Amino acid sequence: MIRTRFAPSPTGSMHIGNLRTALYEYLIAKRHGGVFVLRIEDTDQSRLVDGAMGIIFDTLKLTGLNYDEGPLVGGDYGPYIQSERKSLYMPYAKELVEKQHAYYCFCTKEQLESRNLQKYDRHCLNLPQNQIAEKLASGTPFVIRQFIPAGKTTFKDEIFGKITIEHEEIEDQVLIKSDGMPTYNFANVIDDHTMAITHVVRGSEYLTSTPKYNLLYKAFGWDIPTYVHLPLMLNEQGEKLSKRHGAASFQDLLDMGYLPAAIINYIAFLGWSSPDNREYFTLAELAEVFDIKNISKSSSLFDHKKLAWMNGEHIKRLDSEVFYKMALPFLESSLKGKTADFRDFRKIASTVQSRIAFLKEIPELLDFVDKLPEYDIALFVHKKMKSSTETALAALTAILPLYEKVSTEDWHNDNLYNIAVECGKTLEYKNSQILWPIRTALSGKESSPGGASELCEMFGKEESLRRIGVAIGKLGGT
RNA sequence: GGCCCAUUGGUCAAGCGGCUAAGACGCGGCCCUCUCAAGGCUGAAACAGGGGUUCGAUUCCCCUAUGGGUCACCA
Repeated sequence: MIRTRFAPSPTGSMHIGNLRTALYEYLIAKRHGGVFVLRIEDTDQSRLVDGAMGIIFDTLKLTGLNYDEGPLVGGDYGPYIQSERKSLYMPYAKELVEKQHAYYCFCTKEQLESRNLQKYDRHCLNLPQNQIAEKLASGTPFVIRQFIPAGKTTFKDEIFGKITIEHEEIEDQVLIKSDGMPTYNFANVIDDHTMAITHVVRGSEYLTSTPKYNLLYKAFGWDIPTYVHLPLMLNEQGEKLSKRHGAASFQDLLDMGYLPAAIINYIAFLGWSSPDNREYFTLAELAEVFDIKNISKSSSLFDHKKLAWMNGEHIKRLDSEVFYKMALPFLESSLKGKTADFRDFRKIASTVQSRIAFLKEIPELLDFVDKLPEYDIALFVHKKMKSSTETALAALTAILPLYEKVSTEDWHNDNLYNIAVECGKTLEYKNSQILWPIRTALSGKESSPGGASELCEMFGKEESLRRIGVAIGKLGGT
C-alpha cells in the first residue's frame, strides 16, 4: 500500500510549486489505490502566518486534492500537525544520543558566530558525561546534534537515479532546537516513519540533504522510503518561483481568472508528460494514467500563454449549464443587470463559450448588446466581404422592409438567414454582401459572437430593426 | 567558492545507438465559415560546445560552458 504525504508549512500563500508537489503526491498515491495524507509542518513557530493553514485546506479542497488522513479528517497516525506531536520527538532524539548517533551541544548562537565556522566544529562532541549532566541539571539551553560519521552515502532516487554525497559535505545538523522543537530535518524523518509513508515526494532542492535523512533511518534501524525528487519549477524569467516575481501562488492564478481544473491540468504537465500525447485531463483522468516513469529531470518554466490556452480548453468543455452559472455574473455586469425580453442570457452565454479563455473577457465581447456602440461607416467597407458603403446601404434598405414583415413568432435564426440570402440574390449580391452589413449594423463592431441572423434572433425584432435603421441613417439613406 | 543536479525549437516536451528528431502552446499561411472564434490542414522553428567509445551517436563516457539547487537552532 502506497502512502504519500503533502507536508507544507503554514507560512503564507500556496506556491504553485508546492501545489504541483501536492498534485504529484496525490496522483502517485491514487494511481495505485494508496493513501494521501496531509501533515502540517509548523515547527518553526516564528514563521507561522495567521490563516495560512486555512489557505492550505482551501486550496486542496478547491483543486479536489482530497486527503485521506490529516487535520480535520483525522486518521490512525495522528495528530497530523507537528506542533501537536512535539512530545513525540525528544525520546527519539535521546535514543540517538544513547546510541551515539547524536549528542548534546551547548554552544550558543553567539559562540558559534564568533568562531566563524564553515561547518560545526564538534566543540561539544566529546564533553565528559558529568559535565553534560551538570549542564542539563542546571537548565542550560541545549540542542541535540546528529553525529555524521566519516564516509559517504549513495542512495537511489526514482527520478534522478543514483546519487552519492561525501559526508564531509554534511555537518552535524541540529535535530532538536533549544526551544525543544524538532527541526524540519528531524521531524520529517520521524513523522514519515511513524506515519508509514512509503514514498517521499518532494522538490529536488532536498536531493543533497537526503543522505542526512538516510543516516537517521539507519541509526534507528528503519527502512528507507522510496524517494521521488521532483524537478524545479521556474517562473517565466527562469528564476525560482517566488512571491516577489509575480503570480506564483494559486490564489493569484485564481484572481487572474484561471479555473482550478485548468491550473491542475497545466501544472501536471510541468515536469510530466502523458504517454499518449493527450493534454486535456481532469484530475480523475490524471489519476488513471500518472506514472513516476514519465516525470522529467529538468526544471521547467511557467508559461502563462499555455495556461491561458488550457483555461480555454476547460471552459469549452464545461457543461453548458455549468458555464452559464459561472458566466452569469459577467453577463449581468456587462448587460447592466437588465433583462429585457430580447435577451436570453442562456443563449448569449452559449455564443460566448467557445470564444473565450477567461470569463472576464465576456463583458468586452458583449459590450455592444446593451448599447449600440458609436461606430464609423468605414466598418461597412470590407474587401474580402466585397462590401462597400454603397452595397451596404442598398443591402440594408432592401432587407429592412422584408424583416418588418416577419412576425415575432417567425423571428428565428434560420428563417432570417434565408430571407437575407434570398434578398441578396435579388440584388445579385454575394451572401457576404448582405450578411456583413446586417451583422455590422447590429453589432457596430468588427467582430461579434454570432453572425447576422444569429444576432437578429438574439436582439429580437424590434431592436434589430432599430439598429438596421440607425445604420441606414449613418449611410445616408432614409 | 565546495558539493549535487540539469541542458532537444521562444515555452512544455517525445526520444531511451541507426528516425525525414513526434506532439502541444505561441507565431505565419490555407480551408471551412453568417463577422470573430472554434474546428481541419499546413509552414517557420531544436539535439549548448569540444573530445572520445562505436560501423554508426540527440541517445554511452570525459572535459568545457551555461543554468539551477544546496551548504541555518527555515522548511
